[in-house]
Amino acid sequence: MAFEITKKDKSSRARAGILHTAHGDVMTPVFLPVGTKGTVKSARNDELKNWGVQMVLANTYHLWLQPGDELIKKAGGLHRFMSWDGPIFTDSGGFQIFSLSKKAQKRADSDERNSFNVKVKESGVSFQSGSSGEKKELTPELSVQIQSNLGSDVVLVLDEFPGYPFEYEKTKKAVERTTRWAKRVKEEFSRLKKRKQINPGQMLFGIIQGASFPDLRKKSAEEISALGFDGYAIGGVAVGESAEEMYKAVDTCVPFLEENKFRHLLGVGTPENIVQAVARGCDSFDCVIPTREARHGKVYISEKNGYKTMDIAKSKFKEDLRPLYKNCDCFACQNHSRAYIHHLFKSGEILAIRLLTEHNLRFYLKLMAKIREAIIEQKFSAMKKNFKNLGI
RNA sequence: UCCGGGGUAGCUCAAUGGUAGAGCGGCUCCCUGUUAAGGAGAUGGUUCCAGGUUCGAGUCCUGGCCCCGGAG
Repeated sequence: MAFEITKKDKSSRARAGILHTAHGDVMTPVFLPVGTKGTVKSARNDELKNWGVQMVLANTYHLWLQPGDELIKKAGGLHRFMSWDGPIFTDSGGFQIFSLSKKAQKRADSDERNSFNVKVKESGVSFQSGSSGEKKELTPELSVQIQSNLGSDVVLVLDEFPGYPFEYEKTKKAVERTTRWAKRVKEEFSRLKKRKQINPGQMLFGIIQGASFPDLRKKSAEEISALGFDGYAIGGVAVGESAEEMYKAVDTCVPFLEENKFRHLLGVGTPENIVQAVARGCDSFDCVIPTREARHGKVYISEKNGYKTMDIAKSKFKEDLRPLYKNCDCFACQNHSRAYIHHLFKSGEILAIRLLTEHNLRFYLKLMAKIREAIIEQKFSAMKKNFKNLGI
């Protein structure tokens, strides 16, 4: 069995487990740093390993366009290409096309060029590549083929995310299409399994859509789980809706997924989002927050009963010779002062980004370890109740 | 002393005689399946001083006061 649950929390749906992949075991709940283009920005793979990263997320869409999945296949797969021998989770690319088109749309107001011209059809998603202007279509089958070439350990089906604000009819159609696509993906995946593969141990995860509509979440969860996947990902969350709405979306689909299957919550989230989603039965998470915000100077600090953040760019840190956080084991906290990191950040020095990326990832990884430990020791209930964002 | 150049936002500088702006800094905020070492907003002025010309002066004129460069 690919996923093994080792301990269940008595007061919630939280569980601790182990995901067995072709590139090693992953202890859950787990956080996956986002390495869209085959790199967790600014971090080296040996560093990621040392910090305790178990699995990374890469993106089908980006790697398909550049440098191309054929090249990566030639290199022996993504693990070899990027020299990461741990598990890799690949997103299917559907969400990117949506989110890029949305950004392009925003930009189009002031600049007519750069429109992605995205069209979602039954066959797949067609769009114009931003830089080259070349017309492309990503189909459910192609997305799996690309992921097969990448050789990731977890393959995600191509789904349709209908956008925010949520509209019922639009969401319903997207849910239905996501199911139809999921069927096609399953067939293609089985077909590819019969061939020689970069990674014969690949697992395939279905995606649940349905926005904040309980009946659509239920429908999506039932339809997707009926198809039978190795695990499930919940998508279409944390896209603008309130946290409560997101928790409700998770609550309304998790009961319809098989209890013993792995559940990933796509794109989430803040530390408290993660604690709450674990309580609702999610096993893994991926989010750009710790890495992106590190590059923007936001530092996560662990506190009793939660956490707080600080903006290292603020001038109040100019002469602050204390470490970012005295109880942190990251390199920056062990070796440098806030004043020094503030100086590096304000000077535009690359090292600031590297240091803060490590710091924030250590914060997230330690949080996950704490969650797992709390579940195993049956102390998660208290953690879940008290954990909050204590501000700046 | 003389000859040039110059004094405008915290800093560096813009602004045909017609509503004084920008970049940076400072301040506040944002970032959730990364087009992001990114983005938004607010604040910030006795335009060196005193006169004058003009409907109107940062801008033109006169006189000061400072700064920079060159010459002696």
